[in-house]
Amino acid sequence: MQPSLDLIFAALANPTRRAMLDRLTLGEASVGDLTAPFALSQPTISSHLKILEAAGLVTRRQQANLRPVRLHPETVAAIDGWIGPYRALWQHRLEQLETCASTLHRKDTDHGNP
Amino acid sequence: MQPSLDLIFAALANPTRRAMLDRLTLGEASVGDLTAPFALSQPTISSHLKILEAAGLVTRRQQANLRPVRLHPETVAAIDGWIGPYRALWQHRLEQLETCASTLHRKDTDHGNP
DNA sequence: TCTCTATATTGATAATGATCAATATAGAGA
DNA sequence: TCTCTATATTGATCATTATCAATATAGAGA
Repeated sequence: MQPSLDLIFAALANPTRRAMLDRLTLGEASVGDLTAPFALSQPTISSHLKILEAAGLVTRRQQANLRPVRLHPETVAAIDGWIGPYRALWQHRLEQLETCASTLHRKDTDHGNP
Repeated sequence: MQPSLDLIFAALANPTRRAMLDRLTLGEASVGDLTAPFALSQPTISSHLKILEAAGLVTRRQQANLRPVRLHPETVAAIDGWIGPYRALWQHRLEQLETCASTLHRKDTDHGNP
């Protein structure tokens, strides 16, 4: 079952967490790997990971001492679903802009043809 | 200029605000219209509107006593942009699933042909 | 100008979030 | 079993959020 949009959007509202997800697009990473790039303590990163995991955005496994983290991109697909009805609206406006632009262009290039 | 993803995602993390946006897909609405469906006070809705406006998700105009609110769907397009790199990842997995399913199907239907 | 209606602002409260230092746990290997 | 390394948990602090009741503001019309 998919976590709620509440949890997903709240998780994504934090720039540290989005940067962590960016890093994970390169592949699995340990908690240490994820801590290194930030001026934040390890417990802080662990707490961000807990939030990302609760949102279903990452999964964790156990490998010796490590708890490698990997992206769970299917959850991002839930956002794509939510966006659906809005996409139609903004694309409609883009079409209007294009129509307007091409109309202007025609006015510019048609030099008084009947 | 586009508001930050921080503000956009934080605004979307609240179910009341998402419901308000849903309502606005039907068209412009006054603050009163937006208050009616919820068991929340008018000041609370005004405060949610301020957050949606700061995130660039809605715009407001003045019309007599009213402050009609309308959707600004172009901002949602910013999320679509953020999603980009993740979309490739989940679609890749969907393809793998399809390949797997069709392989299983072939095994099911090929009854010992050489 | 006075009043009505719609909306915004203020001030308070209770809940949540980000962060840290300190400490606990758990697996691997000596 | 002892120790090392990696990660988690705890407890505290400070900032932010959601919410309300009460009050302020601003436009329209009598």
